[in-house]
Amino acid sequence: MPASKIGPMTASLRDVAQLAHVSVGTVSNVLNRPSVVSPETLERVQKAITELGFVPNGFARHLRSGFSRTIGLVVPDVANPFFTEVARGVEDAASRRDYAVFLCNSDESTTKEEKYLNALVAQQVRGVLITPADSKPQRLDILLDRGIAVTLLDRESKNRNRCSVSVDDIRGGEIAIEHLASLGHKVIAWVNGPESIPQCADRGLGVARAANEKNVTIKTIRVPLMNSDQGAAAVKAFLALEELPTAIFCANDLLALGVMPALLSEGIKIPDQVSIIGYDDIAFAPSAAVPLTSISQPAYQLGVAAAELLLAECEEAAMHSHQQVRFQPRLALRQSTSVRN
Amino acid sequence: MPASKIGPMTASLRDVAQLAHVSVGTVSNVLNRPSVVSPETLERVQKAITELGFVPNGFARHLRSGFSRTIGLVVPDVANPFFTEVARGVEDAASRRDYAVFLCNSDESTTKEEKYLNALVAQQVRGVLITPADSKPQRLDILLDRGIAVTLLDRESKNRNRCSVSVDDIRGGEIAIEHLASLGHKVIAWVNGPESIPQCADRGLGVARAANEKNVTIKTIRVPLMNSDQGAAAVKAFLALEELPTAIFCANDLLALGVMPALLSEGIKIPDQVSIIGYDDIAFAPSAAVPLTSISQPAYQLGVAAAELLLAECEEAAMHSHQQVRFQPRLALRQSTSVRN
DNA sequence: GGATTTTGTTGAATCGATTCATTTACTCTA
DNA sequence: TAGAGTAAATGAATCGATTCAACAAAATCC
Repeated sequence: MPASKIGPMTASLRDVAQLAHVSVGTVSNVLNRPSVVSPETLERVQKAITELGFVPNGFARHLRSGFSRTIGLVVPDVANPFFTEVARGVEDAASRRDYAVFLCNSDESTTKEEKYLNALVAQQVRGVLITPADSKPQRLDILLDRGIAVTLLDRESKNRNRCSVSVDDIRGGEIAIEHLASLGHKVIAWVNGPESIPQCADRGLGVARAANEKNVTIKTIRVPLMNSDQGAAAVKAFLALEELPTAIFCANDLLALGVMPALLSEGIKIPDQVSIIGYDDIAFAPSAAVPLTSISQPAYQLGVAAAELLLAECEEAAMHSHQQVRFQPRLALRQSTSVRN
Repeated sequence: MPASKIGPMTASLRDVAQLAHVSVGTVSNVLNRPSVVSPETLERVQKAITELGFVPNGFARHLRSGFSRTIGLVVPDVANPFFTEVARGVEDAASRRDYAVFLCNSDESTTKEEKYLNALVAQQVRGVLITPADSKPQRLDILLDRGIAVTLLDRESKNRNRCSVSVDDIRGGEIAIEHLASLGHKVIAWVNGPESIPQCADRGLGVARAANEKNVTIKTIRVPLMNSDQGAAAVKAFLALEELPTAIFCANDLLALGVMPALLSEGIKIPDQVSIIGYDDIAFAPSAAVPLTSISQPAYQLGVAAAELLLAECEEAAMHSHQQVRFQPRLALRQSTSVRN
């Protein structure tokens, strides 16, 4: 039987060197420091490279230097359009710098999060962007010990020992309640996720603060997850309240988009009987049953800023100093909120 | 100055071996074939591993075997909830098999797609799941040449030389038109993306077929991209039609969710004056201004099935035979369609 | 009790690209 | 023309884990 090569034929740097009649070192120079190679050699090697369809093996390539050109992005929920928008920003910024992104979905579970962090370490990522599932950032220290940069996403670094990009969630909570108060609402239902999620905690803080200031009563409805099913479930709790609030503030738009149809199907008119305001201002907010008033966050920019901070830290580790970038939320006014009747 | 170690202290397999007083081979065995190691040694090595916080270097690990435990997932639009749902399926299936996923967003651009494919090759991914941006699969052959498995996602492999997981888009187009025809609609606007996108072409084929059968007139409105902005734009073209259709079929839900508010703001009632039907049945379809009738696809299962096929091919390359899995779409009936007035 | 098998461990070779000290070939200069 | 200097190319060592032939020690057999 003729020795025709079976299976994948992946050309290595050695093959290129052989074909171009040069040493492996020269081929490596062609790839990384073309200026030190003579024009004729350069051309010859490049011809061999295209001829063999050679693509350098990323593994071997960075095995020596110890780091890859990849970063990890860990978000609590890829199904949430807010995070896909963030992810787009991260990806665009990363690919501009020629980095690839591992997108991981922690599903708000610390267990899954931990699993992914381990996988990212094994993949030798250069850095990690993460919206941690809980408020204890110790777990992230093992990344730092390994020389993997970490930037917090949509979360402020309390002790400033890393970069962070966040939106002022306390202020966001305030804005929502101030808006409802200005419309005359006195009793407001506040549908919030677990206190262990910092965004929830902070928004709750803003809510409490503004409520105090504007003298409105808050009735908190706690849900375990921040999706639209939970929103629908929250409506049951809402209807069971003694003094029925005239407005509902949901900790994110997914919740609000679950609350809305559930209310409507109970025959409750929005905003005539109950005003609703969400948080995140996702792309679907305007096309909801009743266009949803929401607290808008610059998701895409958040992603871009975070990726740029992280990559800056990766590439200029020595002269890098951590910084906290904080964006401001703003009100996106639509038809789901109106003056109290 | 004392020689305290500066910078990341990453323990290698060699360090573990030293600490546990065994050879590197034994440590490797502990990791990969624990059954051949004696219990005492096993324990000693494992203690050393935890003590040093050792995580094997993924690069070096698979440098020899030539392949990583990673796969690539290339989708045309991560912002589309249909694809995030698919991605969730892929990720769950992959992580069950202990694979990591690179999620790439081609933005329906062949240029970006190409760029990502190259990056994936350099990352030495084991396989690629892709919904190609165009209908020419030659570009994918370079992956196969490199021994990287490829499974088509949401697309049928015409010449059956690879696995594919798809939904019957022709049938989906038919179902939509049949539904509208059964409600008495005679003239239907069909908002479709570029013919170069196979899903669009196939759905169009189904539309034409059913239209012919049910004797309805189709007015095609072509849009360059499949997002909600384009949906809003399509409404202009719709209103400019001579004989105003009584129903609109959109090639995906994003388009429909753009069409809907644009129609409403023109004072057109849905579904009284115009019925609307979308495609994909994304999570936001039920909570749209008027709950959207749509063609439902099993997105999550699509992702799971695709990932499992791909990984099966990766791990049992020899005895693998390509297969085409095809799911059936079905009608998700809601309030945006009604009998023609 | 010697031969054979089993079990556990070893360490050198290997994967593919990078790095860098060294060699080779030229060009200038005094 | 010897010596210094420069430019280009070389190839062995390296990164960290895997693999596997070889070996040692213990267990089993006749």
